[in-house]
Amino acid sequence: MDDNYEDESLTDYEEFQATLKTPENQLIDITFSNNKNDFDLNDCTDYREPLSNTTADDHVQPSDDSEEIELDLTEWQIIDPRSGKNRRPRQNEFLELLLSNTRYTSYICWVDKDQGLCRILLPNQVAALWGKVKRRQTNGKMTYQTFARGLRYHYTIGSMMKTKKKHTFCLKKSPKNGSS
DNA sequence: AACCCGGAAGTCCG
DNA sequence: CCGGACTTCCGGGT
Repeated sequence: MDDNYEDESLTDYEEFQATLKTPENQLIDITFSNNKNDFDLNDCTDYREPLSNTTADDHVQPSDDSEEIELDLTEWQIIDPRSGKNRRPRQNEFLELLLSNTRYTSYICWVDKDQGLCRILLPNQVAALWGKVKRRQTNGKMTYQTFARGLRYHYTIGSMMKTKKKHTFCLKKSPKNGSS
């Protein structure tokens, strides 16, 4: 069955012709002979290597997801109930401020607002932001580890409650509507 | 491995 | 100088 197939294909490849376009829209004539591998790039005088060096990487991808939000320190002040003076937030106050700030909806969200339950969506960004906002300045950079340890301190002083859930914390109800 | 937990000691700042 | 609020380090648990 395959006997005459070979002969047929041979004749098919004879003198096959094609017209190609270069990137400059120049026309090139190409002729295939019997030999399938006869096509020669040297016939295309205008052939060039594709340019690859210039536009390798022009913009740096943010390795961490999400774009940066510009810091506005006026958003991070609270009026001390005791002294009436302005000051930087404590860590639990920072969380409340963060939750109520519509610019940071990608950072944190309520799980159950009535319970004070919230979940941090971008732990590293939140920690870094705390590092900039906090009153007490230190040398090291604020990591989520350190940030979370600070939050745990609030369990013992009673301003927050444990959750055991990943990136999830519970704020004590703010002193709003407790009257009846 | 990435979290969570809390003890212990150190630091900043009002 | 004191003390509150973390910060830093860490060993242990899930």
